Amino acid sequence: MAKIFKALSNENRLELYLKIAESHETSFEAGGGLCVADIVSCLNIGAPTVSHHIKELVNAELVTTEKKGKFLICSVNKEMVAEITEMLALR
Amino acid sequence: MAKIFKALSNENRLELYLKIAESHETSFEAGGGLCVADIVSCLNIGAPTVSHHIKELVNAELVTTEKKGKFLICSVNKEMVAEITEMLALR
DNA sequence: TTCATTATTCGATAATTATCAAATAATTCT
DNA sequence: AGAATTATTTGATAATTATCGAATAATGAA
Repeated sequence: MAKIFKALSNENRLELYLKIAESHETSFEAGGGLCVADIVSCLNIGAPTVSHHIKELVNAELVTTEKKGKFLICSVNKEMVAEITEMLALR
Repeated sequence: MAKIFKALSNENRLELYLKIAESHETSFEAGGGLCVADIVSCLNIGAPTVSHHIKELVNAELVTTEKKGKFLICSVNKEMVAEITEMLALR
């Protein structure tokens, strides 16, 4: 369980998560989700690092990915978010 | 904001937080809250480390402390928990 | 097949941090 | 005041990890 918080404990990774979550809200008609290059261009870190961070978010089951041609599309796993909020409040 | 998740990203520190939260539920008549020695005795780490972890939780504003004689009483900051769940869900 | 684009793996490094043992501080009890 | 209990500070170490550049892989386009 701590793994999930660890995934959000790095500033860049948290921002990365929020970008993905945000893209879900806005571009819903497009299926939602961002590709790696989109994230690289709006954060201040290189592609290898972004790739690594995405893997951590996926490993924590906070994010799911899907390969669409050349692109890797990232989306949030809403069920996991629900679980976190429940455990935090000890419900 | 990442600081808060970082505070919960360590297994022992998360367990520590949960113990404190739990004590709020159970021993409410006693004012709720645990002292350092209580935590030391139920986790597998030494007092200096517990002391350090508590400071991190306080620094993240997840926990508040109050000196009662020799004892330091720890309690959860429920407002902060509410904030976290809101931001996670992007509300 | 060759080129261009997108993403990942690898190896290395600097920074962070979890933890401990020993020493110190703060408080209460006798 | 002196002993006992509770907690914190300090200094050190081992482990983790965020990040980068270079190389590699995978895919689509020409």
